[in-house]
Amino acid sequence: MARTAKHSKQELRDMALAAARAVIAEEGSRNVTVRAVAARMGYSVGTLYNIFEGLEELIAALNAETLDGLYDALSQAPITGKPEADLHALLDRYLDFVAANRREWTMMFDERLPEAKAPPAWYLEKVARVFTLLGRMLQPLFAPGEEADLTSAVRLLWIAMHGVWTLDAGGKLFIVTNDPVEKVAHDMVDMFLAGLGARKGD
Amino acid sequence: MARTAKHSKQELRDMALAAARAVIAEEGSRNVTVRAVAARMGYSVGTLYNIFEGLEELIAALNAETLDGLYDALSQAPITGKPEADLHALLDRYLDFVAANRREWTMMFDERLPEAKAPPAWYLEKVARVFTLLGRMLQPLFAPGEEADLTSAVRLLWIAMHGVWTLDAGGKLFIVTNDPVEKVAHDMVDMFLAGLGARKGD
DNA sequence: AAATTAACTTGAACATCGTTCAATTATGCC
DNA sequence: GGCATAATTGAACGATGTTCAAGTTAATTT
Repeated sequence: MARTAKHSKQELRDMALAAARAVIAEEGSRNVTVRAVAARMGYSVGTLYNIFEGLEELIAALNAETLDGLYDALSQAPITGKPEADLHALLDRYLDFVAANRREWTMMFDERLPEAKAPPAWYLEKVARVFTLLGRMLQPLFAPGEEADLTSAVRLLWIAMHGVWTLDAGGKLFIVTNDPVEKVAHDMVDMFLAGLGARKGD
Repeated sequence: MARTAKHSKQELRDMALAAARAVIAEEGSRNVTVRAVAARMGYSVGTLYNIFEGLEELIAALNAETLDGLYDALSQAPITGKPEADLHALLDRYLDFVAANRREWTMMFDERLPEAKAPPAWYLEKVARVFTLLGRMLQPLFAPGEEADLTSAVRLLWIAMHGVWTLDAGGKLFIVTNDPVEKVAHDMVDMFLAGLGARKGD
């Protein structure tokens, strides 16, 4: 009952996101414009608006893909049961990912959502997945029945690491310290583990 | 030998920044445009370019003022010599300032400096001032000769708090936790102090 | 096979943005 | 009064996100 498109909607979506990533790689994230993406995928601007509500949604879809990639990278980290070693291994994968996808990663955090607009449920779920990974690593430090303390610790650690990541990705870590981001991240984890150990001793 | 301006360059600068703040308050930071600021200060766009190199420099000047305001707020925190109480008091002032200047504060961290361009020296100095405040509060926890550990601890704590602040200001803290930002910040400090205590016990 | 229908695609047009700069205005000086 | 000079203007330019009437193409219907 209709014309068969040269590409399905899913194909167009993938082409658009791939085109956007190409623009990011070759021209920087500032040049991710509707026209640039459209031109690179061989379509017109109008077609992009047929797939996405607008540029913001395209970038949101890009960020979702990036978040998935992060999770995939993290989920390959081994869990030996030794929190310190496991966390350090996880961190290294995180930092490798950020280093390899710096511009994409930075974009994830400057999506300026229209002031007090809740992110969609699927986004929260993607974030929760990452928390679950952290939780599994910290598990050995907590006795059964201390689940509340565990989740609280996971959140605090994640927030602290968020400080490291945002400063690094924004190119502003060197304002604070001259240490490489790997050392800062490891120091942060160590400080945290020391704090956790001290609290359990109370 | 020249025309006397209706307003001195310094006055124009102040008027522009005040106009920008008015725009932020009434129309949001997205609407801080050259035309909006110029109209609000009763001048044309050309005049703005006579004062600032461009919009980016205007926003940078705005951010500098915000950073000064932050320092002023923080420097009023009392130093009693008890790190825990002092840090909590400092945090409360920090959080009050961020709450009262949410949009301005957020703007400080999304100035997308053209990829690996160093900020000016005066900016680094303003940041260093804040570190000095933190350092004075943590001082009692360190023996003479441990200055390196002190500055390292200050940096780590500041980075961790940066995670709290950015998530909160970006309206994304609730993705991580339902706790109010004050509780998160205090928990973070407590975790840090516990970690410091444990390390000194080594 | 022709006509119809509907999805797909286009790109000109619009409002707005940052930025530039020739022209205008208004003052101090001789 | 006339001149030089600084301050100020606002039209103009290129680029942006977005809209939408018009055109195109294939499946369906007659």
